[in-house]
Amino acid sequence: MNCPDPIQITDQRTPRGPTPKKSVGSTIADLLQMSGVPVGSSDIAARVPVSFRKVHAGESLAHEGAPADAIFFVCAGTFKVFRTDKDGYEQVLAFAIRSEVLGFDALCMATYPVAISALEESAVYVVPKCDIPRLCEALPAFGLMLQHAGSLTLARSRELVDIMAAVASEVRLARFLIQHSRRMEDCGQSPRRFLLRMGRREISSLLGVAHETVSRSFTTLSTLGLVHVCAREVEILDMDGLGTFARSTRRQLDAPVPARARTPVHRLPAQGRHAHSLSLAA
Amino acid sequence: MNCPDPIQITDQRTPRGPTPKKSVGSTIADLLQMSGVPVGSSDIAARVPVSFRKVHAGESLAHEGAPADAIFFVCAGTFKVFRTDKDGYEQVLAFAIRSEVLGFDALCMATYPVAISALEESAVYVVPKCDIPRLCEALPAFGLMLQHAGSLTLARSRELVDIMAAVASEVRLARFLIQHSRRMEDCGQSPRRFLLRMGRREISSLLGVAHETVSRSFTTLSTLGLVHVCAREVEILDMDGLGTFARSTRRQLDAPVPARARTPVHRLPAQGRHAHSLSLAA
DNA sequence: CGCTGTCTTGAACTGTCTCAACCATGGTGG
DNA sequence: CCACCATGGTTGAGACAGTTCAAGACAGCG
Repeated sequence: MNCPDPIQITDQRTPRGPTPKKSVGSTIADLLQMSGVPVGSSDIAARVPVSFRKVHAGESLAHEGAPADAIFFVCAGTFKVFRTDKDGYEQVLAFAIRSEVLGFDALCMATYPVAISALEESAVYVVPKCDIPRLCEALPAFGLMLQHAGSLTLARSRELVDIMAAVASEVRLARFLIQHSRRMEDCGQSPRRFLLRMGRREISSLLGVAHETVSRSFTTLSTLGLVHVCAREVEILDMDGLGTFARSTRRQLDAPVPARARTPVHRLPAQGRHAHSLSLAA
Repeated sequence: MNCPDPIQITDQRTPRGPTPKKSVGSTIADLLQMSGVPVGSSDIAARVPVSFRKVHAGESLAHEGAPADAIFFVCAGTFKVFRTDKDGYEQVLAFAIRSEVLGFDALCMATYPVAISALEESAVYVVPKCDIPRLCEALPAFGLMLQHAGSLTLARSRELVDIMAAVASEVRLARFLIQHSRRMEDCGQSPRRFLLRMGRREISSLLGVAHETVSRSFTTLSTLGLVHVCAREVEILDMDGLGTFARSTRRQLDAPVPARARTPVHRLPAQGRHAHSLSLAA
């Protein structure tokens, strides 16, 4: 799995909406636009300021159990949402990229139930919790956008359950890659080639397997010719094949199986498609 | 595990708020009150009607992929939220009881991403999606309540990830029981004794293990004297012990372990507390 | 340079899945 | 009334996949 010739990830299209580079001048209108809500332009939204904050790689936005005074909207970069056990094990719950809301689950409690930290140089819009009622009243579009963002986060959280529901570790990884691919596409970046901002360990935590298993699963997917992996750079070679592979489910288990029609396959025989890609990397 | 003398589950305290028994006359005020939002009484909320719907055991509230035209608030009963794979495997994503919102994840899309069905005789408030913008504008408290409910659902979805993150199946079951206990308590029912409305198969799906494993895990927890189980009736005998057990994590894996201080324990020796309870049931 | 952290690979162990019985229950209908 | 079936739960036994432990490659960095 060593790659003498790293992939060049250059075809990143420009994300929709402007990405403010300055700490001042951001308004709710910017936030609404980023979130994809068709805000009736020339609104008062353009006159309500929102604080904008840069977050350095490794820096924390929220600590588990700390008083929750604000929610955030990712403007740029990547964040990791996680919980830490008493024994120090770090359970990753989600990765968040542009336009996602962070801290939505803290709206119903006084403290953050999760920790949030940046995986790279990032930036967020900050909305103090105490401002939310006023904002919702003054700008109905904001309230609806917040609902939409929270709804999306919930839907994605359930996709994570889909990942962890898979038995085979390679299937989990395949599902993760497909979801990640889709989200990259939603952000205007290439769905086929991207750079993972998180390490194997963090992926393994999200997937619910040991980090060594993630390594091996990457190797397997690569051997099957579905992806090309080089450290944290990923290229999906066969999107359809990866999708089919990701759809392998837990052996029907006890699903209402009509007759003796049980397939004795446990893990897909991988229907031997072009099984190179290792030849590329070795 | 056969129980000749079933537990009597009788100490169910009355849930807070009224439980309308009629299909007419429900208002947003009822809904707000159920959700625990301190609605400024004598509001217009008391004059805005909400439709109330009874759902029979086994009946579906929403089908996966069907047009999403409404969200629901559980008034009484228990619901199952799940997804069905192409191959018929049913992945349970959540169980919902009184005051929880259903369909929140459909706010950001046109169709329900999940199916919802009742596990027993139940009832819900129905809020058409198209009414939401108007309701939010006319009744800011409604919008805030919806945010709160969505936030809670997200937080609970993340608790499910905590469950599935546990390696040992008994730990998963213990975590499930503790969460269920807490939710029962929030509903004004006993946190120590309750009747599971779902079958072993549905629990196994939520936990991400085989249903036989759930059976064995129940037996284990029972043998440890932590719980008393009789079919679907559960009594938690040692809440602290169950909590400690549930906190057993995946072997620190690769957590920053300072020195050679690794504990060679994999699954808790269960610090042998009163290990009867099987004697009670046999 | 050694050090540290990330990633990979190998080999042994073990917990869960899988398959297969078995029991209890409840409904059905002869 | 009882045979019959379907459903849900429990238990046993073997096989396999993932964890665990161990070691090595590699890159970044003070």
